[in-house]
Amino acid sequence: MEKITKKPATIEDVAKIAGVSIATVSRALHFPEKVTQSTRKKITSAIARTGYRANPMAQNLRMQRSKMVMVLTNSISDPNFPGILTGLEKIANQRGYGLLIGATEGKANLEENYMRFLASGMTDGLILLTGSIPIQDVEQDRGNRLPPLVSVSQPIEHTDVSYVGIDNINASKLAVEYLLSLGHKRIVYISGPQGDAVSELRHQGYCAALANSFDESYVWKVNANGTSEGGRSAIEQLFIKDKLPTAFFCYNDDTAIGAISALQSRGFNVPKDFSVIGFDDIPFANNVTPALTTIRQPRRQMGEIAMNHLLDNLPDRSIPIESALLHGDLIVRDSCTTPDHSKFK
Amino acid sequence: MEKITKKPATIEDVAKIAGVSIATVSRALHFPEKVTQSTRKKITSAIARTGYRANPMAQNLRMQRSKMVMVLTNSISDPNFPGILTGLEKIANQRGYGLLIGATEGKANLEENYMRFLASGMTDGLILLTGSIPIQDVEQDRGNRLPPLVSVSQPIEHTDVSYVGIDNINASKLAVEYLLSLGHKRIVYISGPQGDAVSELRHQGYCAALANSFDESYVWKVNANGTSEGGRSAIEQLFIKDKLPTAFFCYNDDTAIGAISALQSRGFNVPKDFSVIGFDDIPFANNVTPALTTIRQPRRQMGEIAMNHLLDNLPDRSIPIESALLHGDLIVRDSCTTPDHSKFK
DNA sequence: GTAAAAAATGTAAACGTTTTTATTTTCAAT
DNA sequence: ATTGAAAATAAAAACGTTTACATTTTTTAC
Repeated sequence: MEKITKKPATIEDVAKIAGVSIATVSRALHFPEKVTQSTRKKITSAIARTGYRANPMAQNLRMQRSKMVMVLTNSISDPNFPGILTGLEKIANQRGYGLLIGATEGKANLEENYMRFLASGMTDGLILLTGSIPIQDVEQDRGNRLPPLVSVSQPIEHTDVSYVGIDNINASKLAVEYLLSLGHKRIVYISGPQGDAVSELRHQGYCAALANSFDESYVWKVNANGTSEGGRSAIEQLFIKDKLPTAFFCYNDDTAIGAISALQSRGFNVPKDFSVIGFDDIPFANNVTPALTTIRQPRRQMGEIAMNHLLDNLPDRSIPIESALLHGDLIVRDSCTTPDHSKFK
Repeated sequence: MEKITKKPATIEDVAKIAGVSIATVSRALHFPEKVTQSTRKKITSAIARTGYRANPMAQNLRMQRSKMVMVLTNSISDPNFPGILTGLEKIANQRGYGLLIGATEGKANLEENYMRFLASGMTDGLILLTGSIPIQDVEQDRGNRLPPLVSVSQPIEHTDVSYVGIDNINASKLAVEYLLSLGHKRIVYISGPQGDAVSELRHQGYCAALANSFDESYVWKVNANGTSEGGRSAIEQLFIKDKLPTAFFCYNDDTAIGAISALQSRGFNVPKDFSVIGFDDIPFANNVTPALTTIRQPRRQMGEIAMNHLLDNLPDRSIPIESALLHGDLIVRDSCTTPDHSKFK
């Protein structure tokens, strides 16, 4: 009631009320042990009286940092994004950092826009979900470079950057071995987009699992693009062939769901007629009919590890290259079962 | 190659090279017309030579702003969140603002954490997706209040805040009228969480549509909680009754998908035996079997409108109260059809 | 009680801008 | 040429901190 729309109190106001210098106030805040108990008391009460809060912009300018981390993704709507972001956010918040999110949508002009942000020192660090380092503006090379960064989920070409993700090869092997253990021999891999590094790894895992199997002749990859539509049309392509598989290992859950939908509209039953296994364990995998058997990515955990790694090393402004390869768990639901060999010979 | 890890150039470096004062450099940048062509040329070339970028922290301190907007949500994993965030992000980026995201997870301590951020002036504005204004720290009331804010998606109790969302009543009416037009008479509303304002509005729309209908005796609401699990158990509750409905209008798509799943596991066919309509048109609605008929929320657009409204009015530090009620479109897919009156009498 | 050492506090310089105010330059009109 | 106004530039203050350095106060040891 006293004064309306009073300006926020500054450290100087506090100092004046407490009868000390601003340096002492600052010290009392940052190194309480360096200040006499009695003055400390005066200061805390002055702070309480004024409702003082340090102005972060002034702190940032003085300390040459921003307490801000940028998270760059291709698309906010990627089904894996919310989970990872949740983990990132939790740690950042805990440690007093803000999260600046950016979506490139694969567009170069947007990417460049974010580059400007980054180069301008508006962010202390960078979490990359795009799988590639943003274009380095050529005439920018003088001095202001990218902040320390950690890549998550999407492995990155550059070898000199820390990476947190899942062990795609072994996780895929796990999936395919599960199908083999159910008795499947003819297993098709429905891929992700051409050239996608993750899809390539998952294909490697698929091949590795099959290499241990009896008959190699059924290693068979059909190309899709990582969407449910892609999964659907992959099935259509396949049904031109005469010798059908009994199971499908899909690049991701979206693809798997599309594949299941296509099989169903052809009158087949999943898993009775065909087994389908996905990858990711997106939130909807459990709500689809049949509930999707898949490999779970620990998205939250990935986010947490990545953010901790980044923040741990921010003070040095250089991230020790250190990759965390988490393992994916097989989540058994209802979309896979033993093949019915009698049906298709 | 000249100097390794040179410090970023400051405005002073530029001024020195151009042979002018820093004030002139600043002016050349912000009001080019106030500066002679010849000096302007010297300055631009000096900027090019040094690779100068204005230091945003210094600007922020001087201009008493942060160019940062906080987005507060209950959960990042809410299926509506990514769409809205995409719209928010697009506009913010266009207009040179950063997005600071925060998730309260309904926890008071987290909320308070974000409050500190907000009160400290670290953000110029606030986008609220939580449906309630964060707790006002009592002893904080002196001066540093919440920044200008706009509420999105979740209507807010306080009447004095701008709101951008869908017209839930009319959109629900649209959904129920569609069911009526197919010939359904017995339509159940499966609600969201108790006390949820949006669920209440959707219920009102449901009642309004039915009020125009012949027979009011079938207005029937069964409580759930907005999750697919809730939808499932709502169906279980219902089947205790003897007089079954022919159609379900669900609080949201999650609920609808749960309901469909429960009906299917009881051996029923959707839509042959029961029609189910959802709300939201979440990304998965189209990938479910049967593809879900639902009401589409223009999430992206909501985000864009909200952010534009906020940013338009940031300079004045006060948002004119102005609500945008968008309308939801009926998306007809495969989960509704004419009722088979012969089956259940 | 005093000198030296240690602890506590104060002073002032940065951090990199924008902007108000003061000064210089330009230019038209006499 | 000289004046006065207008235009362009410069000087300096301010934004709110942290921290190196200088100073004062307290403590310790004799």
